[in-house]
Amino acid sequence: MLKITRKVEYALIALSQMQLKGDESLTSVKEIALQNDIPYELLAKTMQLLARAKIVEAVKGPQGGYRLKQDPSKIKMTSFFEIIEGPMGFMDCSFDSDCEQIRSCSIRTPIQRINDSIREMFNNISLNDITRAV
Amino acid sequence: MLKITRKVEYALIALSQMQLKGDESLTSVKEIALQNDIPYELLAKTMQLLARAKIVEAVKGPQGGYRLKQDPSKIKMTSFFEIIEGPMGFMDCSFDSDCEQIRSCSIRTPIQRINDSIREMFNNISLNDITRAV
DNA sequence: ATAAATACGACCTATTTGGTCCTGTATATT
DNA sequence: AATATACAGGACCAAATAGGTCGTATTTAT
Repeated sequence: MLKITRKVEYALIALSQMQLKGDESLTSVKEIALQNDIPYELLAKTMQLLARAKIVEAVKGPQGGYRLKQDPSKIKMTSFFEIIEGPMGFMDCSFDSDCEQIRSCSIRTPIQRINDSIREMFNNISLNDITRAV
Repeated sequence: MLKITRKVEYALIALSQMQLKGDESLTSVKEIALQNDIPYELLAKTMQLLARAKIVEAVKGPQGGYRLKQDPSKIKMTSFFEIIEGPMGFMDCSFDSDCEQIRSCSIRTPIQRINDSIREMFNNISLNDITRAV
């Protein structure tokens, strides 16, 4: 529990490298995958998610690659996680319609407290806070 | 990702009910399992973890059960999670000895930042903050 | 034309989580 | 003493999630 997934990890690696290279230059998946010894295909898919979400911009063809499209300091980590992993939430109470009444009553509040805390925290951390160079 | 597990959930349910019943009275696993429609065996194991960690105290035999042994407001959520789930951490960098040098260099810092943030947060939340009645 | 790059769905494998079963031990009650 | 009840805990299975691979299409610089 409370672990980030590989996809998130790989995305953070990619983005921090892209930030180092500057806004205009293009970085290919191959380049990042080789340099960091991470599976090409998986990183490729992850980058595609970021492209769909307009976090990065894709340029096809030889010499192509990705470049940053949004300012990482304006992207909340909650959004970032959700782009990659889908809707997050400590618990799926709301979708869990076969949940017994008595049970939801006694736990929704405590769970919701954890949920709220963690969401609030990641709402206040930007992608740049994580990927910026030290 | 970032979800609490069932075991943690069940433990929170159990503890909040025990808090409601007061410090001296005993609560059996059967009672909690039935009332909340959660699997008896799994809850039983989870309670055993809490008992080993001296969070609760077990009384065997008929009319037996568990009672709180420590003040929930003195138990950090980080400890609580670790009692139930084992050592937590957003990433197992340190154990991952076959990790490539170049890779660990470029990401250890960002990942560590997330790790630190979440740990710090749950260090500042007590079990009681979660399980106390509203 | 060709090669290099992204786009993306289908699919398989490994790991983690959730849950069950069985046996043992302690103890209150009769 | 016998019995029923409750915790203790290992072994094991099932379901869900995460991690990774493959194949094919599309775009575009050279």
